[in-house]
Amino acid sequence: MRALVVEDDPRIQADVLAALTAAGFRAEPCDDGEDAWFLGDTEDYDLVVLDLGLPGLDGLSVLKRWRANGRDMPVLVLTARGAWTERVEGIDAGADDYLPKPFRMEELVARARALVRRAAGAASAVLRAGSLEIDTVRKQVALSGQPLAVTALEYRLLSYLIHHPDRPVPPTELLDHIYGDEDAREANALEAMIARLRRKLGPGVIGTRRGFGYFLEEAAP
Amino acid sequence: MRALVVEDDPRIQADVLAALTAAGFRAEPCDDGEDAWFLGDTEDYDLVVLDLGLPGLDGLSVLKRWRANGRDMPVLVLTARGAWTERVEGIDAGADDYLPKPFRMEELVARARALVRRAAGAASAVLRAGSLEIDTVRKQVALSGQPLAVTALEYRLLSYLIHHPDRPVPPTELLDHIYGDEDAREANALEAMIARLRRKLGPGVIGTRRGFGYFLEEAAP
DNA sequence: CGGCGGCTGTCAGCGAACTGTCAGCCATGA
DNA sequence: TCATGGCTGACAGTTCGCTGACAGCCGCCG
Repeated sequence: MRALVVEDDPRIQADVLAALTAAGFRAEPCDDGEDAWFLGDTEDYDLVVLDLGLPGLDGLSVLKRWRANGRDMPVLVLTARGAWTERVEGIDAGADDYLPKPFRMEELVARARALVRRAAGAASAVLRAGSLEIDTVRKQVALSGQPLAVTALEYRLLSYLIHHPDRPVPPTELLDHIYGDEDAREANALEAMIARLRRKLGPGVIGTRRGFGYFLEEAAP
Repeated sequence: MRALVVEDDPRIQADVLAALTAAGFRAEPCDDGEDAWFLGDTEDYDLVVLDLGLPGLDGLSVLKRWRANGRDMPVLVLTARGAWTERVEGIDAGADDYLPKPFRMEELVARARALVRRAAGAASAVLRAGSLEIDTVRKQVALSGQPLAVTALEYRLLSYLIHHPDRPVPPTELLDHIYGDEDAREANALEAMIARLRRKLGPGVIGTRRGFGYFLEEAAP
C-alpha cells in the first residue's frame, strides 16, 4: 500500500507519516502543491492524504486537476477546523473523505484503511444508474446490457455524473472536472457533448434541471 | 481442489473465498503471516492466494520460506496497484503469477484455474490472449502455436499487456513500465513499437481504443 | 579496426476521429 | 408574449494515433 502525504506543516506531516507507516503503508511526504500535482499525476498511489492550505498550488486545484486527468485514487482531504465551505468544495472537487483538523491519528488511519478497502472493493463493481452501466475497470459503457462506444471525454462526463447521483451537477462543475482549470472551454462545448451523448444513449438517460444542471435518470424504462 | 487464501482485509478475503468456492475450490481463510507460513508448510494446497501486506510476517517472507523448504504449490500473489517493485520481488521470490489490486473476481478465478491447470500439467508458465501465447519462463512468444521472434522491449510490452487483460492500458502506463521512470521516451516511441509489433503479429492481436489505450484482443481467429 | 546488421528512437507526414464553435431553433418560465 | 437558457445540426480546427524513412547505437564477425 503506497500513500502520498501532502502537508506543509512539518510537524503534522511527520506525525501522519509515522502513523501511516505504522499501519503498514509505504508513505511518501510532499510539502508543495506543484510537486504534489506532478507526483499524483505520474505515480500510482493507493491513497493520498491532502492538506488544502499549500504553498505553490492550492490543494483544491491539485485535486481538481488530478480528477480532470482521470486519476481516481482515493483522496482523504484534511481541512482546517470549522472550514465548512472548504469541506463542501473538497467533496465537490472529488475528495473521497475529509477530516477536520485537529484529528487523532487513529481516526486518520481508520479512515485511510476504509478508503483503501472501499477502493479495492469498488473495483469490481460496475456502477449503475437506471439502465446505464459503467465498468470503471474496462472503461466501458453499456446501456441495458448492450455495450456502447463512447469517447474518452464522454466517458469522463458520464463517470462524473454517475459518481454524483441524486443531485443535478452544474455545468461549471462539469467543465471544471472534464477539463482542468487550465484550458477552460465555453459552456456550449459541454452542451454539444451532452447532445452527442444523448444521441447515442437515447432519451431518458441524461436529464436536465433548468438552472441547476445535469443528472442521470434513475428510472428503469 | 484445496486453496488457501491469505489476506488480512476481511472484506477482500470474504470476496475471494466466495469466488473460489463458487468456482469449485475448497477455500480456507488465513489473515496472518505466521499462520500462513505454518499452514502452507504443513498442509497440502493446490493453490495459495497470497496478499503481500500482512500482519505478523510479511507475505514475501512467507513465500520465500515456503520455497526454501521445497514447497512448490502454485502461488498467486496480490499486489497493490502500481507497486511495480513489489511485483518484481514477488516473481523473484517464487510467485507463479501476480494480480494487481484492484482486480475483478472473475479475473482472479481465471488465473487461479490457469495456475492449477498448469501445475497439474507441469507445463511451463504460458499466458494466453486470443491466439497469442507468452511463455513467461522461457521468455518466448508464439502466435497460434507458431514461435515468433520478438525483441526484449517488445516482449516487455506484450507481457505487460497480457498481464492486464480486459482493460485498455494507457500509453503513459506502458511507457512507465517499459522504460523506467528515469529515462522517459516520447509517446511516439511506443507507437512505433506497436506498429512494428503489429507488422509481426498481423491484425487482430493488438487493439487500440482512442483516448483509452492499448489491449490484446481476446477473440480467437 | 572497420564493416555489417539488428534494434530502436526520432522525425515528418497523413488520415481519421474527435470536439469546439457558430448560428439558429426550441422550450420554459415570468 | 418575450426573454433567457438550453439544444442541435453543420462545419472546421485540432488532436491522436499510424506509418515509412532515417540515423544513432551496439554487438558481432571478418
